[in-house]
Parts: sequence; structure tokens; C-alpha cells
Amino acid sequence: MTAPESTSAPAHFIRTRIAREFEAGLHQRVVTRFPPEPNGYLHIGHAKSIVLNFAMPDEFGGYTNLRFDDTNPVREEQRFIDSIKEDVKWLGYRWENECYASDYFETLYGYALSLIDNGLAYVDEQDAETIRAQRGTLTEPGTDSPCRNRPSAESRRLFEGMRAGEFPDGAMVLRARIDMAAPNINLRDPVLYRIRREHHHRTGDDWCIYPSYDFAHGQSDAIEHITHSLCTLEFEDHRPLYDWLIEHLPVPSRPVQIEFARLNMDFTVMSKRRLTRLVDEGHVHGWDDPRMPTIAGLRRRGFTPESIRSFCTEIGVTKSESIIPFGVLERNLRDDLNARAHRRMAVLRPLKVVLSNFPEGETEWIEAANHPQDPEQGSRRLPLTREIYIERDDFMEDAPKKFFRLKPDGEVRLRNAFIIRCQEVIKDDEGTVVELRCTFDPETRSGQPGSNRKVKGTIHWVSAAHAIRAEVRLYDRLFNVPHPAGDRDADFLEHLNPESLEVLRDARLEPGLAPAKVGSYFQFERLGYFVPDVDTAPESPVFNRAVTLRDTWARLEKELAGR
RNA sequence: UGGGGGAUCGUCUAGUGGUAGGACUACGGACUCUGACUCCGUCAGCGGGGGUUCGAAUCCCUCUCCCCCAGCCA
Repeated sequence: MTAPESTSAPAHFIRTRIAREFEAGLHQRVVTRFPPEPNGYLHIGHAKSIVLNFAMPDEFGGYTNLRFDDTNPVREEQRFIDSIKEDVKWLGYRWENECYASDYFETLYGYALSLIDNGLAYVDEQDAETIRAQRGTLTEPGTDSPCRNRPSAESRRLFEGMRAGEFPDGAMVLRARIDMAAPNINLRDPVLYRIRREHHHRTGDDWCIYPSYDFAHGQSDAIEHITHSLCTLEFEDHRPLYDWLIEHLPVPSRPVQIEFARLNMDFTVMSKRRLTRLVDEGHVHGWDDPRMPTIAGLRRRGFTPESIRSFCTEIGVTKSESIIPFGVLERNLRDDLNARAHRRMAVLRPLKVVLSNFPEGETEWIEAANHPQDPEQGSRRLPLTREIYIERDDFMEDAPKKFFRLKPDGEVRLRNAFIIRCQEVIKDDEGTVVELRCTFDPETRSGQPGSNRKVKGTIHWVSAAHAIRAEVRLYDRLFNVPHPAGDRDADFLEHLNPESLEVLRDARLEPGLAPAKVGSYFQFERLGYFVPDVDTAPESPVFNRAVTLRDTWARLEKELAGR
């Protein structure tokens, strides 16, 4: 089961390969799995994997399992399981089976025994350091452990003893008996089981031995009859081990592992270790901080599942590593929301404007479309009064010729309403503009015959008397360098952008925005896409800016400033 | 100086012997009661060198650069 809309499916090497396999009659269906370790929150990189893993069965027939790779109890927690399930669902996907590697511990244990009985695994009583030393180096072969040739019956007794809790943590491990001289280090008798007295979030204290990733993953795939085990590039040189185990174990199916490049994005970090540090050291306000690249963070920021899915489809699937500009994700959000977000007016940094020829105490109701290109999305009525607020940025006393907004003696249209002319600029003692006196032209009301008079600029506004106050949070990139994790000379935290969050506490919104609920989204015209934050409350609304509108003026302005 | 991968417009990505294509960005223009959207147009690429071939991004040789692997993490 997958998300409703089927995004266009460009050919990529995995899709092409599966299609060929189908043509050759190798499969009747595709079964994949999304296998997170429950030791952190899902991020946009996981989304790429999720979209891929659900898309293949969706296209070819089959299904996807959600499998928690919970073989290391020291790092895993139930709360992460909960968040992962929530995030996958929110992205729009429904898994066929909810699986846990820990459900297979007994089966896996049996597989280990069979390996031992066949002389393909042995218990090694050396400590970790010795084993490491014997592994050799990238250029030198390893040396055999003295335990390597012990009788399999002895290994079996020891391994059974390991399970029975007869030995302390770290006293011994189970190792595959492959080849200590293999050029691929993963084949130099890799560790299959270790003793670890640690409470497991699902199996409790039933086990004191836990399988390693290599021993658990492929066999779990086989148990679930996964046809294609899709993973990232760093597991590429584990594939010979993956295949070796499948080949030598009495598993019920023979999955194949296919690797693809993980997602990297600029101006952020993606590794769980670094994300965990950001959270634990308080650089952000939790895993769902809107500046985080986590699914929870993006959701809170205002990203839609559709935008994340289309992004993941757009970037493609290859084996070459790449870094996707964050702006690509943002554009997918804009494209999605542009089509369906209702337009609203909100003033982030208010500047009072008095319409001197507007009758005092009167309210004029203005009809405003919810969407400029789609009348079916309806309209709402806006109050216009003598005192309004406009955006501070929309007025300039010494404006450059290309500035199309309000300036002394200049004209501008109030969006959905009248053309106004700036007659007077009022400043405080320090010279700061605090108020504008303008006149409005009653003939130019939107929709009236006289409204076709053209002025160069249109600005948004709210009625001072009706507007609701709100807190608005503006987000910028979390880091101020494109590759914060790529600096060998500095900790990535040194590249944190101190201005990644800007809180505006005096924004004014059109009154209809008051009851907006979390999960709704709007375009604040001329500003960007905004959503109510989870902190929002009826009497104290809080909005997040998910993304700005594309802003050609900002670029022009920067250019003008540059010369 | 082991093994495994990867190099195609600025970015991402198609293209396994027959005119290197798309998307994004950028730039220019049209439109505009959002400097948004939309539309039109332009710029721009096969890591280097050799070879095979009528013809090479694609096949061969060679060089260079980048990533991953020496956890009882995944």
C-alpha cells in the first residue's frame, strides 16, 4: 500500500533491474522492507529509502514490511519505535507487516547452531582488542584465532553456555569461520553474536546474547521472504557476507541485497550521531524542532507528505553520491502548496497606516479569493477600516526606482481593495517612521469598474481593529556553511547559524486565521507558506514559516545594494 | 602499494556503438491586484590521455580524483 498519488516514475537502476527480473520470470511479486534501527528519529534521508521501498512493490505488485532492526539493546528505545511508525504513516505509507529482528532471535539462534555444527562458526574466547589486532589491516591479512579450529562440539557447548548466561559480558563471541586473509575485511571471521546483559525493549531479559547486524539482517530478510533488500552504499562490501550466510544457512528464501546512494543535503547534517548531539546538547528544541531535517521537524515546520514524496522521487536513485541543495526540497513544498493552500493576509512587522479620507468608525467588507487561479476554493470577507497595518518593508522613504511599493507621494494597491496614496510620513524623535497618512481612491475598489486603473505595486494589509496578534517563527538554515559535517578541522557545531530562528511576537493576522488548527496550511500572500505550530493556542496563535515565496525582489535588492 | 564503489551542464539525472536529452538553478522576456504562479526563450556537460571503429559518454588500455571498509554499531 502506498500513498495515493503516483508520482512519475523515472527509470533508475533498481527499477530497471526489477523490471528485467520480472521479464525473465524470476518473481511474481516484490517484497521489500524498511529496516530502521529504533535509536533515533527518522530524517529526510530515511524518507528516500521509504519512498523507494514502498514504490517498488507498488509498481510491480507485492508489499513492504516495516522491520525494526533491534539487535543492539543498548541504543534502542520504545519511543523511537513509536515515532518511526508515526512518521512512516504520516508520509502516507502502510506497511504489510510490523516486524522486529528480535522476533527472530530464537530462529537466529538455531541458525547459529547449524553454522557451528557445520564447522562454519566457532566460539572465540579472546577479548575484543585481541580480535581487532588479529584482524590485520587494510593491506595485511589477519591471523587465525587460536580458537578457530576447536571442535564444533566444543563451540556448541560454549555457545549454549553463552545463551544460558554462564559467561560474563565480553568473555567470548561467536564468529563465522570464513577467511582471515580475505581482502574484504568483513569476511575475516566476523562476529556473529556477543554477550550483552542489557534489558531489551521487547524481549526484556530473555536473552543475554545478541546477534550482530550481519547475522540478523539478511536472515531476517530471508525469513520474511524479502525479494529485494535495498540498502545504502556503505553495506556494499557486506554483500559477500550477506550472500555467504544465506548460502550456508537453512533459510526459507534467498533475498538479494541492492545498494544505492544515501541522501545528502546541503546546510544540514544527516547522521544520527550528529542529530542526536543537536538535540542532547540543546542546540535545537528537540527532535521535532522545525530546523531539524527529521520527518517530525519537517512536519512541524510545515512540509507536507506530498512534497517530501515528490522530492524523493525527483532526486532519483543512483549509486553516485551527491548533495542535494536544500532549496530543491523547498521548491517541492512550494509547488505542492501553491496549488492548494488558501491565501491569507498577515503582516509580520506592522507599520500603521491611517486612511485619512476613510470614514471613522466604519468597516467596509472586502471579498477576497482564497486562491487566485482556482475559484472553486472559494473566498472570504475581509474588514477594511480607517486604520490598517502594512508591512514595514513595503514602505521606503528613499526608494530606488525599481521599488514598486509605497513611497512618499506614491501609489500602491492594497491587495483585494483600493489604491492608496501616501500623503504624509510620521516619525518619532529618533527619526523612525511610525505611521503613514494615506488617502484611498474609492473608485478603485477591486471588482468595481474603476479598479482597472493600474499601479505598479500591490501590498498586503490587515485592519488594525480586527487583526489578531500572533507569534510568527521564521526559520533559516541551521548551519551557515554548505557542508557542516565536511570540515575536518572544526566540529560541525561551530558552523551553527545563530540566526536560524527568528521570533516575531507582534505579527498581525487577518481575523479568519484565529481558529486555524495544527495541520492546516496557508499562503500568507507575498510572504510564504505558513502553518500553525503545535504551540499555537486560540488566544495566542503561533505560526511557523515553512518556506518563503520565491523572491525575485530580494535578489534585485541585494544586487542594488552590491553596487 | 588491500578490497569494494563512484565520476555526464552550476545541481540532480537519462542515455551500454549512430545527432548528449530532461528537470532544477541562473539569465532574458511576456503576463500579473501576490516582485508569487504561469508561459516563452537563452546559457551550460561526457574527469585526463591513448586505442578499437565509418562512428565512442557507451568497448579496450592507462592515469587522476572522490566515497566506503580494520565496532563485540547499524
